[in-house]
Amino acid sequence: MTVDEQTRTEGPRSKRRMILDAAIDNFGGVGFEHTKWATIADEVGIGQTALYHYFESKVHCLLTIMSNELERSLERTRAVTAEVSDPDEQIRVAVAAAFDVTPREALQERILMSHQDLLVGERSSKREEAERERARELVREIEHEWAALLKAGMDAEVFARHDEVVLARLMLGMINSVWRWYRPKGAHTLAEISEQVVAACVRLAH
Amino acid sequence: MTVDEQTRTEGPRSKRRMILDAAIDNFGGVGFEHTKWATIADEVGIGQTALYHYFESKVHCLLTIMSNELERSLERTRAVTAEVSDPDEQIRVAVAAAFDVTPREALQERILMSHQDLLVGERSSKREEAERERARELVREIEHEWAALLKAGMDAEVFARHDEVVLARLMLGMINSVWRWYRPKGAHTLAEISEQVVAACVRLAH
DNA sequence: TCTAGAACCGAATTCAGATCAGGAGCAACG
DNA sequence: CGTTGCTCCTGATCTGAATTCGGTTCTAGA
Repeated sequence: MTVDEQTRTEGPRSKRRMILDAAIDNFGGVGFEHTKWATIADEVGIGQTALYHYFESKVHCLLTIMSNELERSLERTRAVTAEVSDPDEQIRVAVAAAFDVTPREALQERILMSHQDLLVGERSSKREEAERERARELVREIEHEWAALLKAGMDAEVFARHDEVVLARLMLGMINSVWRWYRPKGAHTLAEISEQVVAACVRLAH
Repeated sequence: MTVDEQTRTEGPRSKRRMILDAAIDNFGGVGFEHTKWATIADEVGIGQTALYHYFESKVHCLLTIMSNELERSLERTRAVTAEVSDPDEQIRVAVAAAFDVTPREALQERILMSHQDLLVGERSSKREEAERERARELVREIEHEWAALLKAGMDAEVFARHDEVVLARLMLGMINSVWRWYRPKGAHTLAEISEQVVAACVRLAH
């Protein structure tokens, strides 16, 4: 659906993808407010005004990056959990998948983490608001997906009884909090972190 | 030290506290970028320029709110954990204390959550940078405090062996993630949430 | 070839945050 | 008492980055 939509709305000369990539690198690297919109234009090799052909505003671009990543992450979770049926194993593969990302996807996760507050308040412009609602809906679906995994495990009496909605949020909160401090050059590799978070989530579920 | 410093540097006519309170309500309510610096001035009843007598910039005010809350939170954690010695009980009271906050402190926690990315990059101006470093140092101390609690529990063979530093971060990530979705009028009260997070943290430690 | 729409641009505008150049009130001190 | 030195405050002005305006160029398809 997404690929179709992108292919459909993007002409062959489109620099949309280049803009998004440059924006991800900049927003994720030096931060959103610290990134000048003009810099993105320079990096892509177009005038600043041309950016408005693709995005309604700097924030609209950010929201697009965020909902794209949410969508990717949701799809991936669904894909890997569908492959296994044991509740414990489902949690394991879901968490592992959350950390099995490219460097750029890691940046997108960090951006997502740093700007979730944007998803709270209404946006005045049409396209921004549409993108915001898409993102919110995806967040809801992700929470629902995880809650369902937990619920299934509880019903199968593999997991202990808990409020699955709150537990899902806590688990996701823990998983995502990693993007706040993880750095590619840091003391811990993603693989190491992943392993520990997988174990932690399994403990949480029981 | 802080109280002394504030009392020392604040004259009787000072509107510093009023500004901070107005800023917390606005930043926490409608968001930092959505809040006009001029609005704060209006609410306090002074001209926009007068704000610069107290804070070097809007961001400096935000950083001050953040490090204030970090400091309060750290002190509180230290105070309540010092009262008990059983590792399980220490985790329990520490988590409970994290959710035992006034409505305004809850807003400060939300602000803290939404702008931790500010603590990453260097700030150009002196006072901003000083405040940023104070905040970073407090974050480090908080992580260290929790890691120490976990380590003590592991050494006492109450908790299972894990990397206490990573586990502390994950636990704090989970606890703090609540401020992202908790709302006073929401489906869950803070007391209910607290109870569930306490239980979750105990499970994590074992 | 003609044309709709995608892609683009330089100049001008906007607006919130920040600066400038002071002024008023108050306490302390000689 | 006057003056010195703070804290606290202000109106006018500036700045810089996002955005708008009013177009032009390019290209796929009829």
